[in-house]
Amino acid sequence: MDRSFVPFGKPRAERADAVRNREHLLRTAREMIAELGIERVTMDGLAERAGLGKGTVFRRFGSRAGIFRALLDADERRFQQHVISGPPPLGPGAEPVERLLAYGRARITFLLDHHAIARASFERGRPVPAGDPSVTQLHIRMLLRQIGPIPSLDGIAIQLTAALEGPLLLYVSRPETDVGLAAETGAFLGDAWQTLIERLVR
Amino acid sequence: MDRSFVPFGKPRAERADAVRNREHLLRTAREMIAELGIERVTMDGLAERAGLGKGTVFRRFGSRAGIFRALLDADERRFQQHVISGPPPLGPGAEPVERLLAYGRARITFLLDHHAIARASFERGRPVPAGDPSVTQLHIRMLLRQIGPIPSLDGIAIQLTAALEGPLLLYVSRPETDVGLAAETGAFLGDAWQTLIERLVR
DNA sequence: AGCCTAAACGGACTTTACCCCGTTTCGTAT
DNA sequence: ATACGAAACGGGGTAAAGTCCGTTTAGGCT
Repeated sequence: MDRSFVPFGKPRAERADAVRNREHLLRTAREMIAELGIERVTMDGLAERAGLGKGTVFRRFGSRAGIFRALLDADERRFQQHVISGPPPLGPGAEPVERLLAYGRARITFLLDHHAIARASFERGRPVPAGDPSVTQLHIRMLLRQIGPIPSLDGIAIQLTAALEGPLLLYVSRPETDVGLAAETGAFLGDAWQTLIERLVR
Repeated sequence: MDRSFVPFGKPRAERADAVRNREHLLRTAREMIAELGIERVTMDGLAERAGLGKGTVFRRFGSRAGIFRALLDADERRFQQHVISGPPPLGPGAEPVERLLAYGRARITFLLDHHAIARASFERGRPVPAGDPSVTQLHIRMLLRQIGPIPSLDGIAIQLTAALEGPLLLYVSRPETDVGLAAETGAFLGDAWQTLIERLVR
């Protein structure tokens, strides 16, 4: 197999031991979060429990936040699958407004379910988890545009992203894993989102 | 003077040396920020340069973020004065919608001017700078209510707060102090805010 | 003036994220 | 199979936040 067929193929595939260790570390991290709570997951502790060196942990994930980002990533990808190719109204097929409403509620639920880990994936200095234009921002932007012309589309998309994700990432503190409270908060913010969007597009 | 006249007077006034040290530390912190950039202001460095013990620094401010919060506080108070008793449309006297628009633009400008320090006043674990319901949130809530009845008032207030402050606190990364770029970003987000509010209340 | 106590102080200590670099291993080309 | 270079590994080292507790001091009381 000639590698040169791949136009800009990554310089090299990831080594087998690297893959194995990454997965082992993620599995171990999940265990530790479940047992100790996210605050008490330390890099040393993780390395020791995984039977690996500290250097390896950092090489794999770059930073503490990097681990939680990686952990979120799997669920995040699944979430996006529902948005991209799941059933309406979250997936394609419904009216854009309906999709926007559904997206908001689904996203709020997602963030509530991943509250601790999403917050832990913050990184001092970086804008916020992933890259600049988050998937949420892009999706909101696309739906807004489908709904109709609007001034300041890009700015609005940024602000709606913040309106949707910001509360759970920074304003609403939810120390405990209280299922009832979570449902309540989700409904509370979901209703507000619906009002916001309905008024925005009417 | 009998202290018992004061109903719930604080148990005791702050000691003179404490006041002196607090102010000295804030002054020193400002110098260090100007000289080194906020990232390179460390607690050890600050204590040493101020000629005080590290314990004193922590006693005064609680945490690294606490220093930046204290630093912001002075400017924040001045900002609030303009909102509470300054000339319209930011201050009272204008229509609520006008005030909301003016508040957004003013707040964006304020946050751009204090971008680095506002971000540094984050604290892992705490909701966000000050207490739970920020002044911004309360003000937005009040104006919305004056504009007219709206469902999910409290939730909307939270989300609009995030829409306003979130981008500058976490989504928009602005590494450099480029005046031109700042003005541009401010206008960009200000216009979006205006669109958002106008559509929300029409 | 002298006493007394709460508050403030200082700096050594602990914890934790993150860096560095010599050593080991993987995977490929011969 | 062997050799070799790149990648991965390990764990000691560093820096910085935050804690602890013995010592000092401000300032009210007698």
